Amino acid sequence: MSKQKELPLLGAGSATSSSASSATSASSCCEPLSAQSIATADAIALAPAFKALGDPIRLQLLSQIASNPEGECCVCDLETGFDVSGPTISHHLKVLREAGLITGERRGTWIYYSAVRGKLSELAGLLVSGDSEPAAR
Amino acid sequence: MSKQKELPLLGAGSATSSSASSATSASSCCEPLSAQSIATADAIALAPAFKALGDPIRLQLLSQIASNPEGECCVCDLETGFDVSGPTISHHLKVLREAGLITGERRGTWIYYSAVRGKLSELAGLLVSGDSEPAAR
DNA sequence: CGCCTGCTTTGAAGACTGTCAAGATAGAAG
DNA sequence: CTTCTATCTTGACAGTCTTCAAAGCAGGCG
Repeated sequence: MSKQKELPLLGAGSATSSSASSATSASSCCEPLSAQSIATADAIALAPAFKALGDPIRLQLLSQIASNPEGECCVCDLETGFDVSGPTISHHLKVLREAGLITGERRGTWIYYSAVRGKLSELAGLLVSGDSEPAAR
Repeated sequence: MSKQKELPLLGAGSATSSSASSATSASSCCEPLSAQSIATADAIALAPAFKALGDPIRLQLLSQIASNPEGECCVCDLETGFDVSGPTISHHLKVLREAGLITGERRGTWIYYSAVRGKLSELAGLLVSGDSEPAAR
């Protein structure tokens, strides 16, 4: 699953060096980009992970799971400290799970969740991959 | 605006050392967390930025803006290459702008957008701040 | 076996988001 | 001043998301 593929998406000008400009009869304004720096398929694949992070409750859930010194946390502990009901927490955990950000493991009565560090690193790398060019005025 | 505040949110166990556990009469399962590792207010403040990234079109827009060697890009160039109409692009740019991820500057007829690297770095740092503990099995 | 606790699934109501058509605004050109 | 291009705003509709109540499944305990 964890493909660990390198994503030269946001920043590094790894312009795919296609036949530049070609038939762009546009008058002017700025240089026509050689191509989209991030493929549509990649964007569709990555957006759900960011969307999963786009909810305050999920952000806190993930934070709480990832910051647990034991590296994992059971649901009964997560439910305390939020103003929403149990099923809502369960729903948010499911969203995080389907986004590949956490994994759950049943151990007896309780289910323990742990963060997928690789996925988080992948997303983080996507955001700063373009930071290697501080010349941005 | 770029507050550049340090966010010990996801990983480092900078538990706010509140009066631990106190009245948690819970039987057991896992250690009661000392406190939420990320404050509710911070989660509410940061979630919109991630939510803004949670759309494939916005992800591509930001990618295209950030990967432009000139560091900026005008709208007329962004509209080519997407299957949505002009107003929709404008709407997504507005969302990115209100999330603090890009800034727009009018220069004559055209408006040039550029990415806010500091904001992207802040979000990225939030995701990997807990990675400093590779002991996660 | 029967009961109890922990967690998830289902179903429904309300709020929010993405999209486009139509109209409006800002600046340049003649 | 008039006109044209480039971009944004408004209004409306369809689809999705968040949330909770109620019911269901899984595993431990007496």
